[in-house]
Amino acid sequence: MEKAPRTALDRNAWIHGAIDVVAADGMDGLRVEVLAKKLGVTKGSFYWHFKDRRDLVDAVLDTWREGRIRDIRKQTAAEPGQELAALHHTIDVYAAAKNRKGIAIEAAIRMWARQDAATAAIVEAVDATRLDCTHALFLALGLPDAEAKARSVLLYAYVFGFSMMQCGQFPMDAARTKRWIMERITQ
Amino acid sequence: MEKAPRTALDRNAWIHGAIDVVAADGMDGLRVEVLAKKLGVTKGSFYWHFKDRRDLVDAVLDTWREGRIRDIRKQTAAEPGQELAALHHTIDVYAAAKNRKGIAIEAAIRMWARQDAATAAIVEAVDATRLDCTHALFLALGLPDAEAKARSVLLYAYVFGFSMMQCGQFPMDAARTKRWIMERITQ
DNA sequence: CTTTTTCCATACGGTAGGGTATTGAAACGG
DNA sequence: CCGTTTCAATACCCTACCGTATGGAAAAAG
Repeated sequence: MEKAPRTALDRNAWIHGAIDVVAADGMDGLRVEVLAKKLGVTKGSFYWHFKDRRDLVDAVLDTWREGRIRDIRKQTAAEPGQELAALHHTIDVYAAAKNRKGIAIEAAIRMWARQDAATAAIVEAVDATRLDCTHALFLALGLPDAEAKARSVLLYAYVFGFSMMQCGQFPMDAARTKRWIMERITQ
Repeated sequence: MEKAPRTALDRNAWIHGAIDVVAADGMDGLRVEVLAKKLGVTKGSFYWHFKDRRDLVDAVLDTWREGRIRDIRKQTAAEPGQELAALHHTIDVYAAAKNRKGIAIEAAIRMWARQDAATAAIVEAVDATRLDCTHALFLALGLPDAEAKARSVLLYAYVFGFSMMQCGQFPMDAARTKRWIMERITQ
């Protein structure tokens, strides 16, 4: 698909195409010949822009890390006095069933991180940043450090775990349950 | 490895070997020739016990489902009056960093479920059973149905999400934080 | 001791895909 | 107009696997 209008591809086009593939098929499903076909070219093009497959994988990971860190910073930005609202907003955004693709990428990369040390380091960096961001919000609400930390872990584990079990949406009174949980985490 | 003492393999030996591979390399890493070598035989043996690779995958999934359902039933079994202790025990066991292999398998299967409908159904069944089990415990503690449900979801999402971000153990006052979270979920 | 069944090895054909080498064609710079 | 640079197509080689076909050994059955 894509029917690229034969405008020269650049590294970025390949990376974004690759991210789509990773979201759909996991890191193991990322094949240069397949991706090339998806972009309407042959792998002759690929090996001009990238040294090898690993080069593309690394580029995908870097792009993901920067995007995720930028995103959590944006979502947790709060005017003074708006910290609680920011926390609610963050939970809403990250525990949402809407961002299917983002969740799929997250799962795929985390899976891949189990086999690849470099990727594990990247995931760890993203985790640390996310925990930092919510931790700061809880601190701003006046909580002691240990509790702010614990709530951050709970928040993060919850939204992440919740997003992971969204295969077939188990039956639940979504709105009410979610609200109850959110209160439980933030108050 | 394994240095099998040339006693005839059966279907089960293959399945358990396969589960080890899935834990280490994911479902995509499960290759019949590779697994055969690991078991000290050739694929000639494999195709006697299994129709094809998919047959093995299905067997792995069935084995996993039954094991997980049996396990959650066992962990959440409680004498009357011991329901709270059972909940604590369940959180302890499932949010433990010890069971690395079990967590890896869980992640791999959930990842695979994103691409395979039959697997998605199995994961869904396991999720439903797990939620049921903790839900029953919360009910036994006298909580209203909606809250028992919400707490189950929070508990499950937490332990699952927590286990997923155990790549590089982020720095946290583990014992205290875990205790705080556990109280938050169960009381 | 033979026959049959059970389990596995070997050999083979086929596909997918990684990576390289070479050619070719626009675009661009002079 | 010509050379150079940029990007992509083609043609190869090579490895990893899947699945099949067939043969062979050992054990069980008779």
